[in-house]
Amino acid sequence: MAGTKISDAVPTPASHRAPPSLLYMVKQVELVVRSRLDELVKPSGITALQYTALTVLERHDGLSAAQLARDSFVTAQSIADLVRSLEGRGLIRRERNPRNRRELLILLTDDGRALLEQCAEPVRELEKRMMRELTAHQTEQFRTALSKAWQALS
Amino acid sequence: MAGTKISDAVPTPASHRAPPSLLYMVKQVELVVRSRLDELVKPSGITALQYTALTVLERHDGLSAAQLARDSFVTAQSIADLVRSLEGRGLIRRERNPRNRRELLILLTDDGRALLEQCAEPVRELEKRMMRELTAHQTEQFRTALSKAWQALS
DNA sequence: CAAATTTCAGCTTAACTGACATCC
DNA sequence: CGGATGTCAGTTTAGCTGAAATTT
Repeated sequence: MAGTKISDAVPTPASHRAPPSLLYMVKQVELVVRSRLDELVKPSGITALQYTALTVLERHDGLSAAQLARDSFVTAQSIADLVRSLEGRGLIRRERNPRNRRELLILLTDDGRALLEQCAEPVRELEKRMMRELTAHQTEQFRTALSKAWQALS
Repeated sequence: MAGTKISDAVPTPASHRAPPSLLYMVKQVELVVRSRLDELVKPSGITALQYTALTVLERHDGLSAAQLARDSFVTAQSIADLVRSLEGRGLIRRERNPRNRRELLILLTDDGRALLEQCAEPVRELEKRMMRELTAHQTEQFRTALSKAWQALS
């Protein structure tokens, strides 16, 4: 399944109903983020998923597909499709790890970096929009909370 | 695709790399939440997606499939499969809206309520575990931030 | 007739499992 | 040989579009 969720109206501010759980609210936010991100990167000819993979490589250039898969709760086969697609578009290239003849390291190409550059500003604006009702301090606390939540469940 | 994501190590506390974006972190947290929730509800014979749909009905009993779909960023056809599956398991039933002969209202059955009851405590514990590094106050701020983020992008 | 709801049929995507070759 | 990596082939799931029947 592709992460679709059954949504709510606005989280029932003054109702007698139980509020939606935090687990549910995380899902809702992720759903709308992916939707907006998809619209945003579509002009570049890629999906939100592919864009996300590129941003991971931006931070960790030279990963192997197996490493990428392990860190993603995904099988190597699933990653392989995505990697092949990005390679076909010339956004990444792969080359043998000079230390052995087994691993294929995944590297961003200049085109890949250019695409990231092109998307960077709109993505920053999307993030800014998401946090527009929060102060800078509250935004940092939100980041901390996400980080701790992720660690607690990983 | 079903919302799979390319993950990171712990958000690079003292590195020279740019930190992962908030958009990305939301995705990561949702991914691990779904994974844990799936393990948790699997003994009951349902998926995390089906469980989530049941909790929506718990708060909004008597929705039509079309309403459910609209609130979920999903087409009526997609919801139909899920609804049929839950009906086949006897967790929900459908009946005509007495006010017209067109809508089929979706209602929880006693079995459906029993299943929700059975899952409620483990789910609460999962949520508690997710927030274990945060104070009650910080948890409430996290909830507020999620709510505002959702509204800002919807 | 137009709009809303439901349903049927087929398609696509992105995950999966299993099998296999290669390399260290 | 055992463990890790990468790839090929087929399957499954969960979305989608299109089309049609029914009701308001």
